[in-house]
Amino acid sequence: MARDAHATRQRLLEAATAEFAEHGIAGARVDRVAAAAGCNKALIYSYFGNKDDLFEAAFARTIAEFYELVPFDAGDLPAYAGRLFDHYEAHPVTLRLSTWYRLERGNGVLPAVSAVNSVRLERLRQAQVDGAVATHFDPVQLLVLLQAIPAAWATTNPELADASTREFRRRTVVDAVKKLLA
Amino acid sequence: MARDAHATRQRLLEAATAEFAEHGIAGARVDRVAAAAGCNKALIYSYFGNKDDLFEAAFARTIAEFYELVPFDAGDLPAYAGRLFDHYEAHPVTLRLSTWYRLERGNGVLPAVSAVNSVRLERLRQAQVDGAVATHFDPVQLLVLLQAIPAAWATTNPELADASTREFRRRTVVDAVKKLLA
DNA sequence: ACTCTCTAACTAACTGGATAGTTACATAAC
DNA sequence: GTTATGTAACTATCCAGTTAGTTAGAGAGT
Repeated sequence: MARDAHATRQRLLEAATAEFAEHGIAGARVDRVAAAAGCNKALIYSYFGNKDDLFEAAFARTIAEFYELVPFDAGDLPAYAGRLFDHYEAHPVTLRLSTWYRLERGNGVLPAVSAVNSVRLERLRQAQVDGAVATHFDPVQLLVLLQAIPAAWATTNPELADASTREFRRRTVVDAVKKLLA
Repeated sequence: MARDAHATRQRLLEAATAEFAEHGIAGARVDRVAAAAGCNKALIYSYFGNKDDLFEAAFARTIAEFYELVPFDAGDLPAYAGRLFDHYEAHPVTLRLSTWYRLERGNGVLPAVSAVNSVRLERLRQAQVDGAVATHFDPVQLLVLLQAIPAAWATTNPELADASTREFRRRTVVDAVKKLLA
């Protein structure tokens, strides 16, 4: 078989992302990760160090990708919420991984996330100063609600989501954010 | 030592609730549950069958308690949301256990939760018919949002919650629901 | 009140399998 | 020929679950 360390590492990272998203850290199996990547598990230890660091790498990559795919827009928060919803429906791995992280890693502050939050808070503040965003809610309040509302359907008992169309679910999110800003 | 099967079972259930809330199913250790309950782990298998059924029992008890402590009120949804928020802050175990459940048990529908949701949806429908609740949002949409918003602070990056007062966080939840119903 | 029997309640030690991580080697490719 | 890349087999430990007991205590009999 052709040898390509970089390609192998990518396949391992992708397999790990799926495995951790599905099973969490404690429930994931490094043998399964290696099997899904089509290589030996000794490579996991060679490239990543240990299971924990493999998880960190998978998580960091998912978060980085997420921020890239769903850029914030303080100028149109309902549209941003809609895109966030779209991303969560298309990529359940993102929300699942961050949920596992919060449960298994404890409530430690994530530097990468904090940095992004700081920037967003400043943008929201500026948008309110510019009159582009209603000032009923503080920027912190808005940011917290903007994160929770697009994830609402993914965190409810499934029969509520299953009984509705994608468009209905999306409209719920977008309209809720519009209402908050009315 | 005095022997009391019922008391032992309760202590095991309480210890299990804490252990599963903290570590989830895969990460929990039956040895730790027994140690916390002050008895031998063979009793776990005697009373509950296996680790999975122990989790089910701990979860069912937490959910039943939760519904009892935070009754739904279609007549005053902002107040209900505030109480839900209060419960989540006072009892992190509730949200943590249900989050572990959703991640580790997959998106199976929970009969106990579905039953409660059905009743609540009917109450919301009736409240809208009576004109007591605004009809901008469908009952399903309202229920989903009413579940997500009170949990918003518990699911965000911690520095946002840590930098705010409890009253500020509570007001965010109550005001957000008021806004949705405006 | 005491003794004895029986059993529900409980325990210490064990088992078999699973698992993260390692090692000693093989081999592709430069 | 050398080395980066990769593997099969191994190891030590962990863990859910079980087993073969022990014992607390209830109840009957005296």
